[in-house]
Formats: sequence, structure tokens, C-alpha cells
Amino acid sequence: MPIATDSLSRIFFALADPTRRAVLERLAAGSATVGELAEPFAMSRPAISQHLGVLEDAGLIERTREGQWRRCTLRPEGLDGAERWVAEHRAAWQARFDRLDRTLEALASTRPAGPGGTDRAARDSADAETEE
Amino acid sequence: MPIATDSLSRIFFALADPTRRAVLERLAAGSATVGELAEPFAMSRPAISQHLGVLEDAGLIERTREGQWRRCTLRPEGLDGAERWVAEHRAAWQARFDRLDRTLEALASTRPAGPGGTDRAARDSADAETEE
DNA sequence: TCATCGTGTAGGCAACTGCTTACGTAAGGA
DNA sequence: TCCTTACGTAAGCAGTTGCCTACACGATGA
Repeated sequence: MPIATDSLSRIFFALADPTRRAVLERLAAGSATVGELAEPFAMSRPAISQHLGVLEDAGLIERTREGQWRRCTLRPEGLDGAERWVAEHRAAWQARFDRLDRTLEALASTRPAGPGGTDRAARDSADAETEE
Repeated sequence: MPIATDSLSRIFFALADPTRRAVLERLAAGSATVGELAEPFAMSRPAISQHLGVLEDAGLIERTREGQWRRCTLRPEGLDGAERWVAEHRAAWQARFDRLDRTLEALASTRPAGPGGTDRAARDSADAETEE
């Protein structure tokens, strides 16, 4: 991963770590200080601080000074980009495969006993017919 | 990122790279061989091959032998885990903040002229009242 | 003013990523 | 049989991650 990539990459990268996802789930129950967030993990405070830096850089949390403490708060809108990308692509891919399935049904009805092959292989063959 | 983490981490990690997302978008238009996928990128074939390995490891694509070529196909269901996680958390976070907003409104109506502070600070203060 | 608490930063280390070039392997054709 | 094509794997390099310990800094309190 090159440093400082685009916003979407930063969000997905931040989510690609169990510790950081656990921190987000903890924050979903209410804002917390760095010490409170570090407590359940077998990890030093600086390590958590660095994870928080990644989350903040991705726009998923916010750190604000509060006297002696730093309070961490979720930024729900930080997930917008990732949610939009995943939902759009998931829907588009599924729609494409549904079209292929209909194509396969049509082929099956005109050629009921075609040559052997798995469903996936048949789908791949039909694939070519939808590209030009 | 430690090697061989959980499924969700592998998916998000695979999506956290512009090149890999571009490959997925290309594949959404139809399956392709490795050479076809490598063509638009200023990158060697082995580099693309490694990216494909990451995508395959995450369950987002499938590589099948086809004579002399290797055909790559999307696995739409591979996005299921990521889609579910993002949608669930986005909804839960938003719901929580909506509740806080209502709490703030209630506070504002009972104490119309409270002490100074930004909206965010007021939200953080209200935060404590929702936790026990 | 000085000690303490909560955090961030700096420096160091092992492991991993992402890319390269070089080479190995399987399929297809002369 | 030999050559070409398509692709993967191996080895190596620079840069990054993720963790640690040590230390610096601002806020709080005696």
C-alpha cells in the first residue's frame, strides 16, 4: 500500500484490521478516551494511539481534547464512501449474473442436452456471448 | 497486517487498493484473461498476477484454466460479508446519533440557555448521559 | 513549583506489501 | 520435436505496517 492513497482506499484499509474494527464497535456504544479504548486489548497505549490515527485519517473517528483526556467519537458519515461503493458494485455484479442466468436458461430451452460441464463453466461460456 | 487474518479483513484489505478495485470494475463488464486484465495497467504481468492472488484469496474472484489461458470471473457473493458489516454498522451508528440528537433537543427545551460550547462538545456531554 | 496522569511522538525492529526481472511450466502450433 | 504464448513462481529490493520501549508535553493537583 503506497502512503496517502485515495479516500476510499484509506477507509477500506482502516477496516481491514480486527483491532480497528473492534475499536469502532466499542465506540458505537459511546465515545471513550484513549485509555478506555486501550484497556481491553493486550497492546500498549501507543499501539492503540497509532490505530486511532489510522481511523482518524480515514475519517471514521474524531479526537477532541477534553481537559486532560482525548475523547474519541464515531463519525458515521465516514462510512458513506465505503457503503456506497460496496452496495453499488454488489448490486451491479448480481444484476449481471442474473442476466447470465437468464441467458443460460434460454440456451437450455433451445439446446436441452448440451455438452457436459459444470454450471460455472457453462456460465463462463455464456459470458462470451454478452461481450462484444 | 499479519498474514492470513480473518475473512472480513481479507476482503477489506483486497478492496483497499485502487488497482485491485479497477480490476474488479473491469471484471464487472465480463470475465477476462490475465493478459487482458494487465493490458491497461503500467505494471508487469506478475504484479497483476499477485493482485489477482489477493482478490482470489479474499473470495472476490475465481481463476479457472481455459486451454492456454486463465479466465478470471467475479464472485458477487464474495462481497456479502463486507456489505453486511458496513450496512449494519452504518445503520447502528446513525441510529445512535439520532438518539443523541433527540436527547440534545430535550435538553435544549428544558435548559434553553445552557453554558457555552460547540455542538460537538454538547453532543459529547450528552453522551455520558446515555451510558451506564 | 513540582510530581503525576493521560497521550502523542521518536526510534528501532521484524514482518509484510508491491513492484521488478529472471526463470519454470503447461498448452498449442509448425 | 522445437518454438511460441500465457501465466505462475522465485528472489530481491525499497517502502510501509505494527508492535515495542523510552521520552516529551500539556493538564491537574498538592
